[in-house]
Amino acid sequence: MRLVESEPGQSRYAALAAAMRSRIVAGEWPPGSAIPAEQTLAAEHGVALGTMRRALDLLAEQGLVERIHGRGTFVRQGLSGAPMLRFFRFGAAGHEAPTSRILARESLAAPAEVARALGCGPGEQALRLKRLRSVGQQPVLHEEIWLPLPQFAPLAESDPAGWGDLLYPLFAERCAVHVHRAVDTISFGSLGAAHARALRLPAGHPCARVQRQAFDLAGRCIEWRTTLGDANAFHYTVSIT
Amino acid sequence: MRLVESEPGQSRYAALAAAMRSRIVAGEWPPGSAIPAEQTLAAEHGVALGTMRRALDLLAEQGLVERIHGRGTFVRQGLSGAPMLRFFRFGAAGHEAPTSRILARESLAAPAEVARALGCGPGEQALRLKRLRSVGQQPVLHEEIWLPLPQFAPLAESDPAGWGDLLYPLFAERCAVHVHRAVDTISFGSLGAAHARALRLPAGHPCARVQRQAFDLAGRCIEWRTTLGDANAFHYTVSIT
DNA sequence: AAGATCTAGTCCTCTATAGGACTAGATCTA
DNA sequence: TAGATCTAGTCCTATAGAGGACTAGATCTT
Repeated sequence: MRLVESEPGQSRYAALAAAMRSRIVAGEWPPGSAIPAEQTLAAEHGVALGTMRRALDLLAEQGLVERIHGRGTFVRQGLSGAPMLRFFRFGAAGHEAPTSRILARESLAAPAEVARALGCGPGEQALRLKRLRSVGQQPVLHEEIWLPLPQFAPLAESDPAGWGDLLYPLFAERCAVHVHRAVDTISFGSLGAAHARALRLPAGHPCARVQRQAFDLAGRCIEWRTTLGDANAFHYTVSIT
Repeated sequence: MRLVESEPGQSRYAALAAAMRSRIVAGEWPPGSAIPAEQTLAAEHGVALGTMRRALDLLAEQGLVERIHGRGTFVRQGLSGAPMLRFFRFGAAGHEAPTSRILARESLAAPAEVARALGCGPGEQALRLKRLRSVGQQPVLHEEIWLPLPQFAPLAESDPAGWGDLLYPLFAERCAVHVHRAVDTISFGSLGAAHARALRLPAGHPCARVQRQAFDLAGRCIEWRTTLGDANAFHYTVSIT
């Protein structure tokens, strides 16, 4: 029997949820796998079934687990794509899948801004990727991606030609890093000469900039990315309630 | 006793929630007022307390009601502001409250695009407002606002000087319209001569455009608004999970 | 008059139990 | 072999009841 002590003012189900969260973050059940049945967990913690269900509902609401009727409760896989293209509309090329090409890859000491975003000490080694994403033959997005290095070492060596078009599944396979949450910040500016050339637009052309921090299950920032695209193709909808 | 019949495949609490939703939308309990106690509602519908609680939880999740421990369950007031300025950052003027000035007010036949957005027949009468929002002395946002006319008639007559800086509370007071949900679509362009002059920027200056549809409790669109502001001040963060 | 205490009304937590619904795989049947 | 049926395992729905926690206002005490 595994008793949880709840802090005063905290409900039992909240304490249970916190306990389950630590076990998941600690890796007791890897992403994609099923956790034990409600009945089992309830018995294990010595609480009523309804109380354990409440705790699991809370974790599901927070996106940590996914409940499937008749099958079980599963630790959520990382985000599949968190598609950048949802911010843009490129005319005819409608819903064609974008392709990716790695332009550059280097191991560098992280500049101050990057270190701050990644939450590591300034000057620590990091991997910098430059990447061009195209729809059909047309290059549409330019990305600069920073990854903390001890963790992403496997990507510093393997051949980028074999990486495919999506990064997050690659992170999961090669580096056992699961992207669980991301925060995108949108702003506008104009293209410098180099970026303009890559995107086949005139220098100084207005551009939309999406800066992303991505986090793993434990809440550590594991990616800092800046994406640039034609401002005229930018289009995003947000709902308020 | 007020029995609900649930369609096959629908749970009882979902049917109850739907029933309560219609009663709220029909105006049985106006926004801001309390609905009867859980016990009362459960007895009235002949279900167990837990089942009624589940239904109300669902409505709370959907933002239709708000539950306050020890006080009651309340029909949600409309959105207070849905502040446009959350999309922008105007330097020094930090968190100063913006002021509003109505530049123009006319009753017109709604053009096709506006009629489509408002969900009314094309050519129906609508009220068009032009409005300038300033932070300190600096004009920062230009807005064009369309409102469907039979409903907003009170605003066609009263003196705009007495309207104050926030529209939605005004809608509630004068027209009994409660804004419950809004959808904003962001895009990017450049300023025409007139708009540039109003914002004291050079013509052709890059601008961010936020187009909003606002909806009342019943889901009817009751506002179509286009807001323009300096693209360089645009800044917005979105979280993905 | 000011403060403490009580009280009624409300939503919230937890328990215990019974049965339904869905899934996936094994087994049976034609 | 192909299809229907059974079965074990899982999450979901619904009930009934007891007590806790919070709020607001009335009452009592000093």
